[in-house]
Amino acid sequence: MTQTPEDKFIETLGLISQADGSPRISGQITAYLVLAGEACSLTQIAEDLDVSKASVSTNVRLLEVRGIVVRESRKGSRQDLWRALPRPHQSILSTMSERFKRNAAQIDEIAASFPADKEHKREPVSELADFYRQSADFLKSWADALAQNDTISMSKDVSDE
Amino acid sequence: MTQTPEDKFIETLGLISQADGSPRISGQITAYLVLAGEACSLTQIAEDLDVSKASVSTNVRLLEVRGIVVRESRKGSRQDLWRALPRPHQSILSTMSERFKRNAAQIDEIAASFPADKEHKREPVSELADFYRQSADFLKSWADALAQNDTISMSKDVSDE
DNA sequence: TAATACGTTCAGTACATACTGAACGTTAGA
DNA sequence: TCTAACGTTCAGTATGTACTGAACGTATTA
Repeated sequence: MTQTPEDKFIETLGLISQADGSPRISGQITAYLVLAGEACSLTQIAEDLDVSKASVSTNVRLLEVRGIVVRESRKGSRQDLWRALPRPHQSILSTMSERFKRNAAQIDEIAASFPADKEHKREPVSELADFYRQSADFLKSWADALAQNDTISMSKDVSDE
Repeated sequence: MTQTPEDKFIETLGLISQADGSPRISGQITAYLVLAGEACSLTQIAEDLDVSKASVSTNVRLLEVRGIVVRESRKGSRQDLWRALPRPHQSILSTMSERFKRNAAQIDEIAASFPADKEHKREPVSELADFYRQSADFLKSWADALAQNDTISMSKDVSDE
């Protein structure tokens, strides 16, 4: 057998992650945990993905900061267990939104530093800042809308049990 | 003098571009042309930014593909002139949207390849594809909304003349 | 107190790619 | 035809960083 759908999924998310400017392994870990559907140990992840524990350690904490995975501890075990959050990819949007917000703030500061006699140069700079700020808000609202859907579907799931 | 507001703007857009995973120079060129407010030659850009003509050539064509700048030719001159489009940064959104769409298509294909007895693994994969597709549409609609604003303000500008 | 299992840290490498300099093809003018 | 100015291409480099392996600290068992 050449490659299972699972392998393909892991590989693809790795490449997407790389294209986004994040480490390839972080995408692979996300895919792995999404498929696992349960919390996995660092050692297990490292072995199955065939990468070093050091990389998994670094990247799994990166994913934690980004709100894509959570660390769990199980009673009686000293191991850290890692679980993918229900819809891990909303954080992509939040991350983008925050980056846009930072861009807006930076560019605003620059716009403000233009002397009064260079209004025609300041204006396009301010416009760019506005673009980033508005787009950041827009992304945020979309991320929130998705989070809302999660809450609904999750509470539905609970009531189904 | 240490650094003019113009320099700072160019430098900052370079760093933002780099953080987005694009060449730093492409951001610098964008900033330069936005500030210039008119079409500039490749040689002029290279000299002012103090980078090689080779880099400018490569990156300015990249920006052209992305819809951030346009090439102009002036009668009687063999030079290519380059001009920043009115609101060059909508293309950021379109680019993102297209990337998301590609991601969705790829992941859908993988989801379809899961055998019937692994429905529980296929589902989160499909969900991710849906996320990318919906977000792509969302970004597209926002980009279009901005383009709409441009058309309005541009026609207003025209009527003001 | 050893010995083992765990996660983290850190120095070193391996690799991808942005950027340069030089050579090239093309066009316009002398 | 020669020369000069332009943009592009391409091989080589320089640089940033993802990833590894080994050493470390800590906590649990014996």
